[in-house]
Amino acid sequence: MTAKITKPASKAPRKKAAPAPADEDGTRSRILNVAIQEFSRLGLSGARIDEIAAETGANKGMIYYYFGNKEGLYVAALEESYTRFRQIEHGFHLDELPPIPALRALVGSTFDYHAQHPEFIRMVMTENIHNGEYIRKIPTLKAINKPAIGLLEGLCARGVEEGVFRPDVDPVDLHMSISALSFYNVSNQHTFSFIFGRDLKAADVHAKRREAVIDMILRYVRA
Amino acid sequence: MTAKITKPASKAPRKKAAPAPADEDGTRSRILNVAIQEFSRLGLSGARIDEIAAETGANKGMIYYYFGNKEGLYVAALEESYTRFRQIEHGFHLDELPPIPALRALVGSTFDYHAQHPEFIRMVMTENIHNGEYIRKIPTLKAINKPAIGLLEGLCARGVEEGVFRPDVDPVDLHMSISALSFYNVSNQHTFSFIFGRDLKAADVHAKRREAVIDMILRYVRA
Amino acid sequence: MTAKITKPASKAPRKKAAPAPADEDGTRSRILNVAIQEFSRLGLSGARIDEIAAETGANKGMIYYYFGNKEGLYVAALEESYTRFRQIEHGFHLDELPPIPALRALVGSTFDYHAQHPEFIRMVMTENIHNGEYIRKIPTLKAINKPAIGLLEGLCARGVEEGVFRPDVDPVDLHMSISALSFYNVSNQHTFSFIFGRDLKAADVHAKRREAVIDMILRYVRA
Amino acid sequence: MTAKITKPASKAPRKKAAPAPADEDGTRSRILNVAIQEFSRLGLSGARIDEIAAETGANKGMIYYYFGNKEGLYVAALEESYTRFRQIEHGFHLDELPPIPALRALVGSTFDYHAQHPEFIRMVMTENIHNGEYIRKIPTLKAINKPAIGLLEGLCARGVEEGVFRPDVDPVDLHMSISALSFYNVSNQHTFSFIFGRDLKAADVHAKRREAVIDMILRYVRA
DNA sequence: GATGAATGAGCGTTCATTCAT
DNA sequence: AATGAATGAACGCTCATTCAT
Repeated sequence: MTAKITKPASKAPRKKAAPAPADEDGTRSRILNVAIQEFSRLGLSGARIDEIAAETGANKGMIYYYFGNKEGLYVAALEESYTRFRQIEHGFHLDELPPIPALRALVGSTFDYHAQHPEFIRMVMTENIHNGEYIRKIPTLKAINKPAIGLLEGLCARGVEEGVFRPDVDPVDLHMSISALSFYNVSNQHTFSFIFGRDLKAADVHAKRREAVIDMILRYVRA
Repeated sequence: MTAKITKPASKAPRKKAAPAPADEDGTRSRILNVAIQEFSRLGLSGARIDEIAAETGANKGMIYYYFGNKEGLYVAALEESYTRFRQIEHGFHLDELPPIPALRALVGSTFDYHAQHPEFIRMVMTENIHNGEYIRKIPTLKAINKPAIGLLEGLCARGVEEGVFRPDVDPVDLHMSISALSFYNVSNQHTFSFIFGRDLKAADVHAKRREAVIDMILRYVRA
Repeated sequence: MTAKITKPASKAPRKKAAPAPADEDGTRSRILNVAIQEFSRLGLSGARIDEIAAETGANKGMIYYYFGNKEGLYVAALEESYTRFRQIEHGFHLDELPPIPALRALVGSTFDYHAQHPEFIRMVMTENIHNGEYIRKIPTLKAINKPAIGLLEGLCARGVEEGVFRPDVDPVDLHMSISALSFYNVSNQHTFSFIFGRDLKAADVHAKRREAVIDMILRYVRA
Repeated sequence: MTAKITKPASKAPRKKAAPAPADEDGTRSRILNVAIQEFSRLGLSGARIDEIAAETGANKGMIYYYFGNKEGLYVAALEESYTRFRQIEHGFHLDELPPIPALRALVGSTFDYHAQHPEFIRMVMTENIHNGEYIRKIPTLKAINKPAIGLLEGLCARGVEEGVFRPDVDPVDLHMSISALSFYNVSNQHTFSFIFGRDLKAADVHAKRREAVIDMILRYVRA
């Protein structure tokens, strides 16, 4: 995975990640969906090109045709995972709510997305195991994630203005705390559940944890 | 042909799993130390038996002699990582401090251990990628981790008694929050640092984050 | 770690197990022929995948591509050996001869085939060393061998009818005797030749033995 | 197994195969007994030194101490198997019987010994798979087996003299036929039983086959 | 005699990748 | 676009053998 991969060059189509729904059930799309499942399930070195091809119902050659090599496919899967993740924010209309309910909604939604998309969490875990080596190759990634901070900045400013938030809360730091509490619940669920005998997926445990996380964030920012 | 799939069982020495410091530079110990580095660096499927043997300065066969197979070595490395981790608590003397400083110390120490032992964080990440499949094979693990909760329970009770803590904080939930905030800082540092352009390892960033985490936990439990 | 022990299943081509002579010099065919030589020469555990691939002039991976694993290749080689063996009977036209010359011809031909195909004898020896474990996985094998008994049944019936054979000879038992006497001559030639100082491959010894076997069978069935 | 084994030299004890019952439960004896089981069960390349040592309850080193190497142990096991086999003849008192009952007894006993000692048959099969390469290293082997022919020679002579046997039967040839019919029944039982659906170990099948073999030999020699 | 640890060569198998069609 | 066949490097693991004690 390191020295083995001579730059692919990917002489092929790479239609800019072709996000158009037109290709929705095209071979490329199907490969990408299966790849997300497999990479998130087994990691970069654990996933198998053969397996991905087989589950896609396509030939192995197609993967190389569209993505150059295993690394190229992984990078595409990683980018797609982040793209889908950040699209939740498009659904927010925080401006229509007062700061506290708005923050409550944002934390809750973030927590829920994590819970509902373990494959995203696992992609991020895998990428961190690889020291973020591949995410650096995705130039769009920073842009994709920036709005998240913007949203929080606006919200914090409004909260401070209205006197309900502390003035000394760093939005990036706040974002990190929300992420950490939402992420850990999924990322570490297997070890935590086993060690402490508390099934994090159980409905009541999950609901209580969700409230605790929201509560913790709110107590942290409150004036 | 058939006998090949017999469970490893590691008929060899396994001198009580915890090789006393006397054995510190024995072959088994050296293998285990290298294994922790390699598994944490590359994951279960990414690590190479050959590489571990070479770095140990031992013969490949020794790994099988002492640990049965790659999985056996991984499990041993995982167990050892947890054992070392939980030994920090032996250094705590929380009873000698009032609840708030005690909690502050505990959170700070936890945060620091995580920051100073990325190989432990990475072992846990890897294990969660594998759905906690291997941790379940370590019967001692629950016992190793139980004291952490006991400590927090005592502390919470004392804090409530003294009127400085809220009475409705669940110690396991609190433990989880402390862990999450400490863990994420290391586990997700590569993606986070890249995406938000904030180097989590930089001294000032790290110090500020440490304070923020302590602050968040304290605000959460305060009466 | 887990997926490793999935049954081979040989998801590959297996073009009806019996590669038509058209495929005679295809890679699969060449592998199979070399495999018969190697397994018969060295047994299942003694034969080497590397060696078979090298002698085939093919890549080792091709063996796994076509046959799944070493065992799959061995089973295919065993089946092919039996198939070739039983085809000798297609050349018999026993009905055109009176019972005694017909039986004489059949015994002689059987004896000769064994003598001329030591690789078949050795495959069968190897399989018996393995307690017939693999032959049971070849569903066609019984069908392949059944005609041999049919032939003898017909011959015996005719011989009894014509009054030249005893009526109480069991065809399966007779088949077994013919096989035993033909088989042993090849299977045990090395130990027998050494111990009793009689080279079973020497032309005169061989011819005399051939006659003795035919004679013994004829004396056994004669009325 | 071929080039790998540089002449052992076996600087150790090798007390002339130490057949003395005094050593009966000594380490060497136990190793040898286990070796016969393992080599006959799995062949030369299939048997494992580790396994033999483990089942013996001894250390692997002991095998090398007493037998030099794997090949030396195999040769010793082979020799011991033949020695035990030929001792049945010591129990015969054929002179006390008329030729026909005597031959009947001899064939029956031979058939029975084979049936009761499959480990011997399997050792001989294994040795023939190896082209008798190792038996040649046992100088005593010819002497061990010679009496078998002497016995038959005497019996044939007596039978001819008394006018009950044909005069043109070659004793070695006769010995071979008796061996072949007795050997095949055990050596090929797995393939034969499977292919023809007749369990050769079933009591009635076995008894009938025993009679058929005796009958066949008698019809062959009868005047 | 006996043991546990160690070695090195090699074995069966996997897998990312390529290529002719 | 798509396929089946082919390749080569490497990987996890085994095993006969040796050696210090």
